[in-house]
Amino acid sequence: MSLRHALLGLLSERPASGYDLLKLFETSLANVWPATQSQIYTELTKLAGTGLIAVTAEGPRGRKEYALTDEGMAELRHWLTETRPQRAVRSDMMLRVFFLGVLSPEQARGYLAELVDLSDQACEDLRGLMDSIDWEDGNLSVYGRMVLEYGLRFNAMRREWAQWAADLID
Amino acid sequence: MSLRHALLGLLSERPASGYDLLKLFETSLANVWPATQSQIYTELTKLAGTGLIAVTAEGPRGRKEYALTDEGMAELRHWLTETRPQRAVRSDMMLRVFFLGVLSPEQARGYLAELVDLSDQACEDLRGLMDSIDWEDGNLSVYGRMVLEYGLRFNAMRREWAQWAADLID
DNA sequence: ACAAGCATGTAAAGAGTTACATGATTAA
DNA sequence: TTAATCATGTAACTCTTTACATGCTTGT
Repeated sequence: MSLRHALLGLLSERPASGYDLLKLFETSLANVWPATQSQIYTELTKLAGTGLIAVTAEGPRGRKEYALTDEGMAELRHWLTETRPQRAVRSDMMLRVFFLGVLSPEQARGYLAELVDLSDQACEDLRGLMDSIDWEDGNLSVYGRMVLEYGLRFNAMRREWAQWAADLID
Repeated sequence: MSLRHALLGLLSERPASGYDLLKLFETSLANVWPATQSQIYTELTKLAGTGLIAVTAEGPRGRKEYALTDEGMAELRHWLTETRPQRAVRSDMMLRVFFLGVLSPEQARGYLAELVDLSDQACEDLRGLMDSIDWEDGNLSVYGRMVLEYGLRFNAMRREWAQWAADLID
């Protein structure tokens, strides 16, 4: 259950409201663990119910600011150190490649060319993100940059692969 | 809904039973779109209900062999050509990197070192898979190889990245 | 005779998506 | 005043996981 831990992780940096967290998911976490508004608010309520986070302030428009509790921090550390990461990754994009044989070679090449463009676009978006973020703070700054670098390398790799694969069809 | 299309895709190669498809998911598709036994049997029943596949033979032990219908093939082609692939990918592994700041530098380095090993292991597994598969047939042979090559490149990339990131902590 | 593997199915719970629903505050 | 943004919550549905449940066939 990674969403729970993503929220705990973000709150380990600083207290935040559901809305703040939603914005963080839309930017930094979107490429790693997307979540919807509905999901975030529901999970925050559960998390507060089990005492892993707590409401520390209320603002205008019913804004509720949550902060990590000691139990929440313990759970975050437990997740990071005592549980193995899931290796399973689903990729709709790659699943499609498996079945390109039902299309004409031209169509298959077209799909792979699309993946080249898509990867270029993703790289560009990540570079834009890199410039737009203010990297003032400590932890998320260092490790957030690492994840961004991963995204760039990943997309570069996929681009090269898709190019290679498209050329292979000829 | 990619599971549906993964099943249609596999059946486009040749007729198969739920059990056959389960084995295919455990090997070739495991790294791209994992699915459980329960999910596969349930989806096959639904797919047969809507006429995208049909039972073409029955064997011992209640074995039911399914084959793609014309409507099924049309749906598969429609999915491949008329719908955009989902760019969203969830990675528990990378999510954790975001929050390594709550651990000590030694622990963080340890996690990244683990990712190096994990990527090496995955590469080795893929190479084993490559050797174990009999690449006799047409479509899945060509495109299956492509996906395998992607897996190798992906793990090599991740290995290099994790090594770089671990070194960065010092 | 027995184990391994073949073969299917369902129930319950958890996770994720889409849509609906509401209302306050701020800046132009 | 009005549009944009801030802000939260719930309902319904779909997808995924885990567990339960059953029984046949083949090879040793």
